[in-house]
Amino acid sequence: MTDTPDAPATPVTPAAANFIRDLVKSDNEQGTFGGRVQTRFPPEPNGYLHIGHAKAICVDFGIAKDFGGICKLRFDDTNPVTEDTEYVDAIVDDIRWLGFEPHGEPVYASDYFEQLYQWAEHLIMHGLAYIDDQNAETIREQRGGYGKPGIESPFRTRTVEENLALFRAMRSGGLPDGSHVLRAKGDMQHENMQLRDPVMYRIRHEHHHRTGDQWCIYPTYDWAHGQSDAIEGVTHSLCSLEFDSHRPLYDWYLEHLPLPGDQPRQTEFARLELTHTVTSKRKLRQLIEDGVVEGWDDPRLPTLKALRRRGYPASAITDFCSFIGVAKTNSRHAIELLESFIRNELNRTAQRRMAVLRPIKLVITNWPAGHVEHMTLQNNPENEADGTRQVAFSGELFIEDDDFKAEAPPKYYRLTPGAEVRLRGAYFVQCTGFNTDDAGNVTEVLCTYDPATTGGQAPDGRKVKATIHWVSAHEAVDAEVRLYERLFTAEIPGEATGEPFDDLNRNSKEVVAAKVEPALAHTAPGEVVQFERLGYFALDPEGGMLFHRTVGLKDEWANVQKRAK
RNA sequence: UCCGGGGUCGUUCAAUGGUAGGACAGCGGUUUUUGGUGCCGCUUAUAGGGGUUCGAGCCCUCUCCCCGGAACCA
Repeated sequence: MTDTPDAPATPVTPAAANFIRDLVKSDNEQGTFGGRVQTRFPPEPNGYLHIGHAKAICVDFGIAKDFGGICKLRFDDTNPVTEDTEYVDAIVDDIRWLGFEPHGEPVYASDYFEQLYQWAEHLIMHGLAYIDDQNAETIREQRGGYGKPGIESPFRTRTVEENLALFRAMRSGGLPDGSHVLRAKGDMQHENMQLRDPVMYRIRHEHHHRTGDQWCIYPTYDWAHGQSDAIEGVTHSLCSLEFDSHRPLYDWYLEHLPLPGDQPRQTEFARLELTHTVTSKRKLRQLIEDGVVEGWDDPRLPTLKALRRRGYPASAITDFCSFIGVAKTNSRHAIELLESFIRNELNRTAQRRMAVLRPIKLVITNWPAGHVEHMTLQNNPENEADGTRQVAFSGELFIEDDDFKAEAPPKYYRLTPGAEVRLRGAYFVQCTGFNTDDAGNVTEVLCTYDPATTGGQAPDGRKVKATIHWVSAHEAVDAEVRLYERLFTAEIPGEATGEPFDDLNRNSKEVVAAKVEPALAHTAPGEVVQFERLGYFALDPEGGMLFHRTVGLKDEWANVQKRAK
């Protein structure tokens, strides 16, 4: 084998070592779970998934896959007031889009409400849980604080019989919201606040999106999570760092229950955060409610729906996630790094097209009147197999407003009176002048073309410093193009004032009426193409000649201008 | 204040007692019918002190700094 033109452009990188993989590996070597690996992805169905979830998904599904295990999708639906089936469907859809297939049907914490209830009675009967009649405020005050002792509830010493009767009364519905809770009997002096008699059940006369009105008591996260893991046979329960102080409680519950199998173990890792954006559900919702963005799929948002609409390839997102790895250090990755993965993927795959975003007329004065030629352009120089296409060319074109200057700044390579440039794939043209309106704005750029340079090649070997894109005025198609900038100007929104919205970029979206080459009318909904010299653009899933800028190309000219200042 | 988790180039991830390396960003060059892509090169880091060791980013110890934790949220 000498030449390998078909070698994969992205080498298959072996799964990077990380502390979780090491842990699972050592568990397997020691036979901890009999060599079994089972994880789960446990979102609460109360909002849409975002880029942060993408990392969790890659970790949860990825670890299972790497070790030949399974990963289920489990909805953590223990709080009926915030949850809705609308989100369930959206979450399933987003996970599939990312390229992961949950093992079996999705499962729900609410599937286990009965078992959870029985286990709660088990704890009560072993004197490990009690009903507290105090209100939330009193319980909070009695919990104490960091370095401050807690106070035991006066109801802590109730008899098993009394607790059981009360708990059953809670379930049967006769007691009002907030009147009683079931608490685990922990240690009110524990230095870890989670162990100071945590609440297991609260009364909520609310309709649940799956169990309806069957229940009026609902388990808390801590009481539901580890138990759900155990019921499903999860071995490695991976979650984010903020739950590390819950781990002793996770273990405590499990140790005091007659589990059907091995006791699962929780391991925490750092969640993904990105610069120039926010991921908190509250903030995202506020952006929508305040009308800053137009919905959960507004391409400026970090939700998976938005990223998809914007044209981010799922594979680029998962590549990014596996590249950044898994660690316990809190960190915030530069959005530029994600964008480099997007560009890298799209550079290989996106078809090249010509589109003029801010059109200005270019007239070729020596072009035969009415003559139209069809030039052959390459669809993707990175991939010969993508072939070529024909693009109509004539004496009246649109070029980018930016590509002409009546007076050229230093290092400006494009059109300016006297200068010669190449029209991509067509001819060399030389600027002979321009027309203006009464206000002095340039209305038309005038050029002559060199008939010998057909296809953009000069037989005499002369060079031009620039090649610019164009569309033929008569054949051009109209399109709406939406250009996006960062939603927040600051790397860490709110770092200066504590309020992220103080750093909002009010000009994060610009809508432009573009002239594009006819081939673009055949773009598939959702397809991403490269507008040559401009960037990558995704046709809206609804079609309609609406393009979203996925990400721009690197722009050395912009850097030159920036440095000149 | 108490408990827990962290601290490696500007950013981020790696180095698992043995040459501190990659990516992004930046800078310079080169190729180019995209000021894109590719290629070559450059700059820059183990928070601080003490200790163990032939040898420490890694182990011990003290100090400093950052993050998380006191919902009937998850």
